[in-house]
Amino acid sequence: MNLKEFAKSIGMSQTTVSRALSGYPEVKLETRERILRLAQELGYHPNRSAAGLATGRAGAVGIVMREGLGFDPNTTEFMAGLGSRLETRQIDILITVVEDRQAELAAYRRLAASKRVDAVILHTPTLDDERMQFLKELNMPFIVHGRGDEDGGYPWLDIDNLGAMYRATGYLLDIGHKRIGLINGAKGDVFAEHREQGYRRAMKERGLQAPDMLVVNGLFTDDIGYRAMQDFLALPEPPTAVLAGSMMSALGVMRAVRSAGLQLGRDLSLIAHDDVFNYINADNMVPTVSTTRSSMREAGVRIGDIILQMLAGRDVTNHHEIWPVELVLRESTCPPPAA
Amino acid sequence: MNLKEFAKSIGMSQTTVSRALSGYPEVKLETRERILRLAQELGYHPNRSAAGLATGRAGAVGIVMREGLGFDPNTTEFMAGLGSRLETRQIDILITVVEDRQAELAAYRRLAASKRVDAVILHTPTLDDERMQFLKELNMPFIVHGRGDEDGGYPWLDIDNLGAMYRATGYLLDIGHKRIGLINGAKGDVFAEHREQGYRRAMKERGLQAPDMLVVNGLFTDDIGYRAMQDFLALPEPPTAVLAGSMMSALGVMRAVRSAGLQLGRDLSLIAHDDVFNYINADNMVPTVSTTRSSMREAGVRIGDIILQMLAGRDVTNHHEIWPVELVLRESTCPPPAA
DNA sequence: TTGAAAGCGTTACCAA
DNA sequence: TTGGTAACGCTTTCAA
Repeated sequence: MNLKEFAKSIGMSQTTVSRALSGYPEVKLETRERILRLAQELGYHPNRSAAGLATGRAGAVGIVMREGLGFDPNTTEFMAGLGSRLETRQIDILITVVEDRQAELAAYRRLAASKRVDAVILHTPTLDDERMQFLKELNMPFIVHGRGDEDGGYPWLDIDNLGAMYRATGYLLDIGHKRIGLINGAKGDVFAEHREQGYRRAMKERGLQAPDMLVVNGLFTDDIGYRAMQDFLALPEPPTAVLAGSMMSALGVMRAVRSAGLQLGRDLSLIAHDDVFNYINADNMVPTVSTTRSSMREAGVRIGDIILQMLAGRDVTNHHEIWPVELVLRESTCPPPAA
Repeated sequence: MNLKEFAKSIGMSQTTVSRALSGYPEVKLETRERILRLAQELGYHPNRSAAGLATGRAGAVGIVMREGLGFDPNTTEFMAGLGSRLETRQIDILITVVEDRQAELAAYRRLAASKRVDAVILHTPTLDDERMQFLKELNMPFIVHGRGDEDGGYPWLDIDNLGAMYRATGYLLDIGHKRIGLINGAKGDVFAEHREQGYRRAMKERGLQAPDMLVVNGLFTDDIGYRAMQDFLALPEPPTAVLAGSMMSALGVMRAVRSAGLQLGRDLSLIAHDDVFNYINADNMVPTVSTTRSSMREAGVRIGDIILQMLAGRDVTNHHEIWPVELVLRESTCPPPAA
């Protein structure tokens, strides 16, 4: 059933029906309600391609994912939040999977030229990230999940990674630690750089060294967490506390600590970053794990909000949001054992 | 730039350009190559809404996710596989997030009526799942990831859950276990029912009981794995071996075992189902964990294949595929301790 | 092998 | 407040 048929069957003009369904104000309330009800009953939904062609809008936002990296459980959580918000306006999420960074740019070009999405969401910006400039040249509206430039002329939302690590590190220093290991994200990812800065700043303020061997960069996997911790423990002077970038890394750390016959929260301290999932929970570990915590899902919801504003024509180019990160202390942190 | 402008700028008719870009055979090879090259150079991509309107095809496949449940890390892995396959034909994945089962059906209705996607993928079918019938009535092509009816008149792809649990249970029985716990998915999910059947069949064939208290249903979270295992250990006659439905549940199990001062692979055996992620690895646990293994990502790739065939007009209504599941023995399994 | 032109189903402008 | 109708940009039929 198309608009013509539907309009005819209820004895209205196409114009009025279209306006009523799109919520235009000039339709009499009574008329609108009647049309809405009948559309519901008869199951009429406008053809999205036709609407897209007429309006130039696609009714979808795009996310381009690279196959290997960047396609982790966080993504799912983020999308759950984002989607739940966008669903209220029947905006869908369009996922394109690509192999590498170059294919990612090609995908943006296709999405833009074919008018397949109204905006895209960028994840995990890197130092000298070329994507923002690229999207600007394409005239494709976008928002960055992660830190963007202050004067970049595009919106972004990030958590306070620097502050989080600064506080976590500061706390560990306050209770007496001097050698603190950092298991961080990939070198060049802005969030990881910020975390390292927060860590180094706190160390520096106490006049302490942060030797490079105490900083590890890599994926947030159990495996890498394990190996990093093993390497730490093999040092002549191992760290007495460790900051892990995710709950997955933390699992590896805990395993290495156990294998070494040590006990977390007694021989060694751990603070992990927690993106909040239902399937793994810092409160359920033994010992319970102190965390810097920020919900990925909530970030998705909020970015959905901002996108809806963008699509409504509101100027959000200078909308920057930095979310504070909670420091939740649990059993995995304690003063360093007496030397 | 639209087709008209592009065609004009290279001195061709719209018709020929359109045909060349869509790969129609009647265009002279030389002409096609020239057009393809120029489109690339000038960055021309057909407007997807216009193409959709003209052809009736959307160039996307839909996945509807319910917010809470069913939006787990597996989804990401599956989508990575699916998307990498669909990308070769520039088919995108359209995600719609809904609150509950009723909203899910409404979403299918909208997607169908608005011709927003060419097919949808159904996940985690349940007993008496109403969605297949619903989609048939909507005339929406679909494929089920999970077990469907043999004579349902729609394609599906599943792993051999029954066989996997039958073999895993059989192996444990072979090495002397008699009481085996099962930490399974939600009651009513077909995959979980199949796993329970495989488990019960193996038990029954040896004339053994599988008391209800040894079977737990729930989400695949660390938390539930932990609690289930604790409950098992509190029984007058605890199981000597446990089957966990996912690596997440397995983490909880391992934690409970450690808390009880027991050792896996000595006092107790564990086999977990592994969907294969890069961030958590059965080979890296202590002890290494025996698994029934099947890659979620590969399933995504294969479903992408089948969908491309569907979209190409091939009749796949009776295409059913059941993948064998590997049983990988590692250190977490051993004969039961002498009583 | 190429081209002209008729749809595809909306939206939005203009008129009433 | 409602209605007629010209785009929107592509695909595909028919003709050459």
